[in-house]
Amino acid sequence: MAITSTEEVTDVLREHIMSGHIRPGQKLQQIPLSEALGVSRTPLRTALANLANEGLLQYESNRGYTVREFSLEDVSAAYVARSVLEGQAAAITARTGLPAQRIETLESWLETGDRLLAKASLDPRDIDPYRDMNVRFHDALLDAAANRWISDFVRQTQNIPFASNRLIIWLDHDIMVRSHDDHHRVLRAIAARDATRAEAIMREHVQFAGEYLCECVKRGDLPAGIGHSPAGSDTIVSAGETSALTRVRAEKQKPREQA
Amino acid sequence: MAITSTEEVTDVLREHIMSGHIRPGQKLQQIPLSEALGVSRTPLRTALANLANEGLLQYESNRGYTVREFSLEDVSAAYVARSVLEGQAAAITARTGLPAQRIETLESWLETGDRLLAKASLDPRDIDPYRDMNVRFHDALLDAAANRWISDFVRQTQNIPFASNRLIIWLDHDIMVRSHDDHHRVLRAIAARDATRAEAIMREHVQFAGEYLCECVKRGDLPAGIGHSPAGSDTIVSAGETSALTRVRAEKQKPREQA
DNA sequence: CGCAACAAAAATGTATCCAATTATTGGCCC
DNA sequence: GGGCCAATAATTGGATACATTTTTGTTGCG
Repeated sequence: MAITSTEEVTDVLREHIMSGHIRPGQKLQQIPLSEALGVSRTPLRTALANLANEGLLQYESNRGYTVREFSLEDVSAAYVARSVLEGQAAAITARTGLPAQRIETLESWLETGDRLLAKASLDPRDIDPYRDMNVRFHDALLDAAANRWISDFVRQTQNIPFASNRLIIWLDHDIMVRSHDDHHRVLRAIAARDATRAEAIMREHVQFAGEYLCECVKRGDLPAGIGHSPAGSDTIVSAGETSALTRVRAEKQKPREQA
Repeated sequence: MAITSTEEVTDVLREHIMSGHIRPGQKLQQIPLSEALGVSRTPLRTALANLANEGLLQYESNRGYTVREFSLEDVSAAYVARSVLEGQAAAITARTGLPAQRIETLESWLETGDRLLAKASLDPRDIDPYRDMNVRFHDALLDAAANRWISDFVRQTQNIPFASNRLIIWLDHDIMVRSHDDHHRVLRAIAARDATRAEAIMREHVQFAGEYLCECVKRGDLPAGIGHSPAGSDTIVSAGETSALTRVRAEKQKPREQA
């Protein structure tokens, strides 16, 4: 319960930006925003500075903060960077080796994915469990590499509205099956201590995901496009739930009389 | 002249941390610091938040900011991450291709390095020019790759006191010559549009630099060690000049009566 | 003599107020 | 009629005052 207002505001705003509730290019004015959130300008300003440092907002001296706009090239470039980073993480993990027990756990996660994809076509209800499995798997490999920089950088590449690791394009069954097969192969390469192979597969896995995403956006196959999507269309893409712009601090509850 | 106090304070503090004037592990108390810098706590807090996001400071709720301590493993891990990133940048540049004129410019920079290393032994006075050349060369390749994420991440790996791109270990002549030869080979590979080779050389170039740095620190060959070095010992390592903890805003000059 | 609890002091977090910079609008001149 | 300059309004940045939390030191009791 030792959460500060600043952190709360930061998280809430990040959610709103990532979910597309607050649109790219939009100017964030301090007074209206602080009133809408129910906090003073001080924690809000700190939160805005934090988000600007995270790359979600753009800041200009004396001109305030605007929600950053990401071009398709930006998204593509993010996946390129992420592919080499996750590739290196896989290579490190393969070289270091993973305890047999840990490999079994990861395999069991992948088997969850196998079951979700075993059907002849894609069931929209399966997208959330699959996404969770995907996030867990990728995060586990990053953790295993034990390189704080790589983990941080990968997280930063996911600070793009509608291009995070929580995004699954649940359109083409064959592509999903192939992508999931990559997971199996990476894990097998790691188990075999084959760093070169693990790196190559992981690189291709991530880079293809990026190219596929950009292609889908270009073709208009995604319901609303990157960063412009209102919430609620998660039958094809899923990026988690969204919430209204609610007050962070409802009231000054309990003035706390100590005994 | 439209610089804000926040930016000024941020830059000043970053310099002090990077130069080792403010030591790793040290607690940064807001009131004393703001008084020492001659500003109020508001811009200082923003600056501290910025530096924490950059990774130079560590923040804990209600417990303030401390200068982050980097272990040798952290430094090593940073170089590993940086090696794949710069490797990928070199590969992209090689694939994209570089105008002949640009290649000539880069070559002329490298020739500057050639001349500095042509002597039989290392002259301490040559370290600064060489460092500048090195920074320019690496930055140019990053720019050429035109991937904002990669550039940003590389810059972040250099946010480590005494492990930035401005650090040159001016100890062993043979190692310097070999390292500089890597530069030539990378550029040649890029000119030949050989992405695989450019990537491999650049990776090795950066990774070795990291390993060499860590070895030197372990062996105690560096005058003061990572992050513990007081300023002034730049005969062997050079990280730029340092300055005293001076007031950012000397006084409230000219109350400015407008006509 | 040691541990625990309470109190005091200091530091962080928040809010409000003031100053400085920027953008917008209206008027004036070309 | 259009463009430029000036003035005003709005927004951001900085300072100070206040409340809350944490930490440390001291005292009392076991």
